[in-house]
Amino acid sequence: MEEAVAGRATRGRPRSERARSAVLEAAAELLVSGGIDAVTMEAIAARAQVSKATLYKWWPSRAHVMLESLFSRTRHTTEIDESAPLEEALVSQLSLVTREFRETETGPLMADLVAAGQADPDIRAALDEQWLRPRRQITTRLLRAAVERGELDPGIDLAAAVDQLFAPVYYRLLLGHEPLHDDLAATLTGQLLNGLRTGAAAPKG
Amino acid sequence: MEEAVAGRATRGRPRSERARSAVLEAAAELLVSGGIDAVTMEAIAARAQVSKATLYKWWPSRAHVMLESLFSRTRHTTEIDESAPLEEALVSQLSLVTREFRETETGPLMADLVAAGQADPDIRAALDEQWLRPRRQITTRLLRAAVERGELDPGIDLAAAVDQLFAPVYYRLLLGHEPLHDDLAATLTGQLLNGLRTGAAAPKG
Amino acid sequence: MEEAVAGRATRGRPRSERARSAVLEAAAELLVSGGIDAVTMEAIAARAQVSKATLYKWWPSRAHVMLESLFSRTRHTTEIDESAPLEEALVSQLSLVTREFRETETGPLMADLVAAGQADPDIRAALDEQWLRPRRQITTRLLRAAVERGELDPGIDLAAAVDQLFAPVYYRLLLGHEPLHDDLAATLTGQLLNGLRTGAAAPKG
Amino acid sequence: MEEAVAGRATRGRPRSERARSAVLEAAAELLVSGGIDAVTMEAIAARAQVSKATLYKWWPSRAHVMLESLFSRTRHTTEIDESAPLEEALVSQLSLVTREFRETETGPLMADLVAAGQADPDIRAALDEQWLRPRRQITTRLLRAAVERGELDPGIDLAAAVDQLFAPVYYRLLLGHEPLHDDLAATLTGQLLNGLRTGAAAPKG
DNA sequence: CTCTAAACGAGACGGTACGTCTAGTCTTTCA
DNA sequence: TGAAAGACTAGACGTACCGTCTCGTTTAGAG
Repeated sequence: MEEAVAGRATRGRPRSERARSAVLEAAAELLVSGGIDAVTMEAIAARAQVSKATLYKWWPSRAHVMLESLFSRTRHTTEIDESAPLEEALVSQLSLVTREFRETETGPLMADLVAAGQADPDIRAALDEQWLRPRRQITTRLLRAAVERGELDPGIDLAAAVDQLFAPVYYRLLLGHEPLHDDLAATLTGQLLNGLRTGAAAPKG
Repeated sequence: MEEAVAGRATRGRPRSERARSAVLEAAAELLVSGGIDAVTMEAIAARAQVSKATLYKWWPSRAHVMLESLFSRTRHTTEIDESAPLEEALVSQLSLVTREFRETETGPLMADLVAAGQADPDIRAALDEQWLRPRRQITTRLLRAAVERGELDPGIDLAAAVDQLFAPVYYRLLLGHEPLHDDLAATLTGQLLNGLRTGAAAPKG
Repeated sequence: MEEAVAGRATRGRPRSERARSAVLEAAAELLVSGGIDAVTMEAIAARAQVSKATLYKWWPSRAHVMLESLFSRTRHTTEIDESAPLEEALVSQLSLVTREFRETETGPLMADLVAAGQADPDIRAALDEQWLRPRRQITTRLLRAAVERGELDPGIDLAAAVDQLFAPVYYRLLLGHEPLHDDLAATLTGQLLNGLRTGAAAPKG
Repeated sequence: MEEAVAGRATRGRPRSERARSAVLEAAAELLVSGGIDAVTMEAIAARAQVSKATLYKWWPSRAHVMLESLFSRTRHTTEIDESAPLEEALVSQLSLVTREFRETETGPLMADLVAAGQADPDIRAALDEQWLRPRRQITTRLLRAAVERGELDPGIDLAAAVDQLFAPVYYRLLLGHEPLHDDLAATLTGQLLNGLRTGAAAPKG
């Protein structure tokens, strides 16, 4: 028996890779050029030379297309050095996200997806599972290790701590009342680790 | 001429108060009963017995109706005792918002408005100016006074600190990965004031 | 009280006559230029500069548009001189229809409407009531008067007789196996009145 | 090469008889159960367990499938006794068709095929050649023989006469303004042969 | 006590995207 | 190499809501 490969053995015509990637590209281009409202199923289909039927067959909604478009473009913001000192690791992780949001179209895309998630639980779930949770898990792991090393207070609420690091970034992304400037990652990390009280901070050293 | 009151002196029929309040009520009812997607201009007009023309005359968009509906219902979450001790004041302020979001329709409404703000800068601005900024200003004032009293480190970034208190609440409201439980306000405040490091926390006294 | 007129008293914006006539014209033009398959609701809307919503509001289907288009164009084929001698009146009536079908777009339009009627009972009913029945009634009246004058056998089946005059015209229109030539009206009338048998015919004078 | 059998000698897999008959059956069943609109290529393929490609390979359109379905079921309406007396033979021929239309699904099927013929010349041609013409030819032959025997006036228009016998049946089938009742065949034949005029009819003996 | 003008309800309008459907074609694997 | 499976492009379907536009009808203050 020669055919050793995983064996797919599906019968009919296989899914067109051309269609898939053309759709994701079209969605990204439309987003960049015309904003979220320009990303209609109609427009995606027209630009990608794909029929609406095919679109709806593989993606249940506009937002799902954008989700996949997002994930297919940005993977690297999870790649940090977890063996670095705690504060350094946290700052590095936060910096990656902050810069990605500020300097690429990932920022507006993410904002729009969070918005879409309010009306569509599927979007919200996908966003959480495929984007937020992996990042939160890394941070939780970092903090828990520090607790075990005796660096952090064992009584802390890890979930709340993680949110105090990440939430401000998304909050500013969505509301825009303050910019996502370069020092933000370090400031958030420093203030949370050391607290705001006078003297409490023996910052870095 | 008796009419000495300030200006106006418009001739025609005055704006109908009935229409105004009927619209705001209709919007709120629709939101509660059918979610954000049920709040269409068409539906508001039908339910409020108001013509679409009137609707568009006074509110430029669906989201503006919801904004006014929001503001006309919740004012009291800014009313805290600023003379209380710092931690107590902060916890009290955060608790008010958290409870309001968790227990009334203000939560979903706010989430939808933040979402709407992604596509409409007017919404975003109104949300910031009429809701977020007043609350941030109170918190900033509290923190600045504590700095001046010598309780807090003068080097802290006030804007970032405020976000580390409030952002997690909105973040959880929008993403739903963790609940808005009762202890959240105290946890966020305690962890930020005292920091996470071992020993640093001699929380309160 | 001056206002004595019937009073329309409709409240909202009145129906646009422009839209109505543009639709009927567009439908006719599309039919002529591209055949029945070109007459889609989509194309009518586009050509008439009318929204699809308006189209569907006033006409439940494509075929109803064509029906009204037909009726708004041809009324005169019922105008014959009923006081003429029987054979002359019948030939004249049949000739009008035959020529109308052969020389104008009413022929193909009628054929398509009969076809549409197979799938849509509304079409079939409208076609019968508004087109066929009025014409059949005239013919029935002519024949009945002739019976009463003693010209025709009182035992004849009027409905069948009418069909033996008209049906061949529609039959040829739909099947096309024989042309709708000029003599057809006279031939059908003569053969039916006089019969096919030898000698029976003392055909005319 | 052993395969010596007569002819064929085509290479590859032979056409599947299973597919052919399953398609024709499926088409008939769909027509009966859901009317003409239920007979889509899609539905036929699904019901017959046949791929659409195969369907299109052997039948160029939906209507061709229905045509073949029609012809594969009804052949016997041409089998009459041409040696019978003229009126008897004509009535017998008309009766066969009338009953077939009234009592089986051939009626609606024929109506739909005539309808389909308006949009598809192939259908119209097939319908004429394979169904209508054979029947018209028999009638024409009967009438011509009667002319030669001196029973009928030699001046008659045979084509028109045939239409005056058959057209009313199809006309009623398509328009439905009058039923295809049992006496129709006799009435149509009698009225045409004897004419409508008083006294002319000394019908039969 | 009129006149006038703005705001009102009703509702039709052109436009656009929606999500579904069927038509035909194309590309695989199976027999 | 034909057939079954099924993915593909194309485009019409009928619906919903958008924001605008007439209408005829109130409802006040100005004259």
